[in-house]
Amino acid sequence: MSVVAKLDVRNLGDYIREQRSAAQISLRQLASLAGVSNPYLSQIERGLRKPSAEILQQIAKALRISAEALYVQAGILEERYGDSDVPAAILGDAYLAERQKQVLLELYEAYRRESEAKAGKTEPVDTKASPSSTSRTRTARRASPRGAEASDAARAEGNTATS
Amino acid sequence: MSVVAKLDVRNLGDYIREQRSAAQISLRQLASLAGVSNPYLSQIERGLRKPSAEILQQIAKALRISAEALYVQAGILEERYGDSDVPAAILGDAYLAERQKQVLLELYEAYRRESEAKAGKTEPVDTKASPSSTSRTRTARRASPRGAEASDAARAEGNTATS
DNA sequence: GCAGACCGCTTGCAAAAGTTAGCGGGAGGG
DNA sequence: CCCTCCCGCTAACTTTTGCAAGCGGTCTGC
Repeated sequence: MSVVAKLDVRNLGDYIREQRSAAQISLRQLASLAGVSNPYLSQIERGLRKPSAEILQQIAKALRISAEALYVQAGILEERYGDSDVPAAILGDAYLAERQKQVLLELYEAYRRESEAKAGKTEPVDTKASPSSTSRTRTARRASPRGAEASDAARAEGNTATS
Repeated sequence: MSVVAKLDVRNLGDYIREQRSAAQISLRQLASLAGVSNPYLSQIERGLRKPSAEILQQIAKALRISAEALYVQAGILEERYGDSDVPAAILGDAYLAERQKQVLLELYEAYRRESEAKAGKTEPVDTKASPSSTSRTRTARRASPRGAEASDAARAEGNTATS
């Protein structure tokens, strides 16, 4: 079992403390804001404790930062690779049922393997690994095709329904 | 206790179990794959335990699904990413042949129509999951310090308006 | 029938997470 | 000076996580 996912508590704590002082609030304030006890937050910041997912979320909320940022700091989530990552897009699609996602993913991976084989490359495609696998050789690691940032406006309708 | 960020353990467990059976592996297999004990995984699936962030991550890896999907299920992360644009991702994938892209796109569209149809009535599929509706507020893609508040600020009202 | 191997689940226990109570210390005000 | 308030931290506790061990049940082969 790859022990890749060790929680990087130190970084996490530093990050939180950094964010907290950037926000100019005291440890106790943040603690009560986040709904945790101040000693505990203190310990988290110093890396003596690994906060649970819930706590992490509450802290993120209190700090007004994305929980994702915290998870990334904690080494729990990988950084977001924005490029056209098909698996990520599929997984992130709110309109697909889980089973459908599974099928699409499998088909996609099968295709990928197929292409790989044709190309004669020996490079193992390691379909299972974290999403990062898809971006290995690719040149453009950029954000997805259409600007991702403006999505605020697009929020409601998102993907058009069908039609 | 502050009833702030209740972990939606039920959903999470169901989701994991769903994914597991979709992957056709036994509880014990997934457990050892994820590096947790089988009893514990069993309890997680039945919603009797709230797995920590680390465990969640390991399970996600073992299931080959994005950790985010799990966090969203757990109610820890908000739905991210408005731009889960599957077609764009497919089209932008350099490793797929045109023919393959067509198949994937068609399948995707078919699924979307299917989901659409079901959306109105009681969903026969187990996917109680997807918060399908709004909430497309994408969170900050990167660890940008502050300025990413919009997404969940709704809940985190209160605090001192320092800024 | 009965080993053996799997399945999922229940039961106690160690080790963490997370809490309340309290310490020493700096700033400000009387 | 002394009193109060807030700061961050330590200490001792309670609660929960997460695990090893063991249970009953099903299926397959002997």
